[in-house]
Amino acid sequence: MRSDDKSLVRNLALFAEMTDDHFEKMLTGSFFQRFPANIILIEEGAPADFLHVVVDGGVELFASHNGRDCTMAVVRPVSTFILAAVLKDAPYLMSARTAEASHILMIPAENLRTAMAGDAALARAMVVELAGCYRSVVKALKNHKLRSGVERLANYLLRTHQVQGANGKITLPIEKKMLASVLGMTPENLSRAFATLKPYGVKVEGADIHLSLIDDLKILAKPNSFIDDPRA
Amino acid sequence: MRSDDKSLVRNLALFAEMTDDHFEKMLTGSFFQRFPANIILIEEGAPADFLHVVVDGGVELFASHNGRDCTMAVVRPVSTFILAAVLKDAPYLMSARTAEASHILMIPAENLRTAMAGDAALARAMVVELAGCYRSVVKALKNHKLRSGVERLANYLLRTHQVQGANGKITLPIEKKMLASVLGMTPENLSRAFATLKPYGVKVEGADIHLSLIDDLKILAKPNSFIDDPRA
DNA sequence: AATTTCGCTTGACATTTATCAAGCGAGAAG
DNA sequence: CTTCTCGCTTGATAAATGTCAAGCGAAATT
Repeated sequence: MRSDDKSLVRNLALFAEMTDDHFEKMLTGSFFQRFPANIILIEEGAPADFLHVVVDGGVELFASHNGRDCTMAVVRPVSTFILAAVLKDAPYLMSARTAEASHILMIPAENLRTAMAGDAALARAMVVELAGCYRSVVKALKNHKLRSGVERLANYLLRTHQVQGANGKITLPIEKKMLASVLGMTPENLSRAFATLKPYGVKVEGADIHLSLIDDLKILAKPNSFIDDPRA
Repeated sequence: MRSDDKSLVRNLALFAEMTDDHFEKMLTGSFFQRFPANIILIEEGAPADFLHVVVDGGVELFASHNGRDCTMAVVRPVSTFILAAVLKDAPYLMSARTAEASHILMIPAENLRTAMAGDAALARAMVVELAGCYRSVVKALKNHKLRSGVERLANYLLRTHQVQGANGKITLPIEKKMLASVLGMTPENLSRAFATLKPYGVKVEGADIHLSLIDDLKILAKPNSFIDDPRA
């Protein structure tokens, strides 16, 4: 693991305040590995052996049941995933696969639990991290229970627009197929949802999307900071 | 606050391992109060001032947006709610109202944060508690994204059947109106979903429900421990 | 006791979403 | 270069879900 990769991890809010000693011990027995796209990293139901950290690339968390499956979240660098399963020593509730070629750091679950027991700053950081994870899933659940598919798409576009500089155009960071799954609809319906948004200034050209009537789109989308703002 | 009520709270996994001293200090400035049914305890978006503990009764957590609202969870004694907002010192993401007459303990957020900073056992217990909260919301989200309304009802009935002794009959612990909201459907659709389950041995008599063909119901419901088992 | 309220149910209808089938076109593989 | 695969789109149709309206009956109110 290169030292600048290591410092990326070290600077995560989760690990920033722990002692160097605990940090180094925690990394003992960890793996830092490169995976190609579409590799299954974690299978739902398996025991939680490692905390994973996406250092580079992107990872899709998804869940399957009865022949269906759906994307639960897309994890971008630099952040951890499946922390809760590791801490409870419980089976993973979601599967994970690389959405693109990715660098993943895998920290043995036991190391993390040991570090937490000995390092109070780490324990406090975990509380904050988990509280944040909890709140983001609550927002996702609200998004689903309180909005239609078209509304979810409209808000996704507005959020992405903010992230990408709010200059009237965005580039979808994931394939439309996966976006459909994130938004909880079929790819066919996503196409139709884009068509529905045409009168609101949404012009689709492959992965590039132009938003010419932001105000109109907002009237339809009704963005709500307690659903859409990741910091709230 | 009566001493047996206090010991109920003291024995919560969240507080069981902290020192008596920290526990007592944390309770200073707390309120223990009885509320009638249908009282709003918390409004979505308000700053998180208190950690709430349901000692007796029942509390509905719900979210509202654009004229709709939906039940996010029903909290039963003895447990806490909105821990994450308190710890992050962030606005509540959900509102809360008493579903019935309830005894609620309210602990000032600041007290909790102070206690956590000074008591490592409490911090560790919080990590576990929050991880559990996170996992239960993930399960709820999977339930919604991967199942139809009828399937959600069937699994709710099976889960409740287990909880209530698995003897072929159950009594709904909440009104059908609220159950519909929990399951993410309208009351009209809940009625129809019950009708759909008739051939699977589901007989409705007010709040009393008889389940005569559990195996058939399971074939339809396809229960999955990573969605339905609260301990998994 | 009479009245009102409200939860619940049912029917008719509209809307949303999924499914099946077909076809286009860019990029990968041979 | 050709073929194939696969993501994406569109149309037709079916299924699921929501909305509106009406009515029943139990519980609460007067």
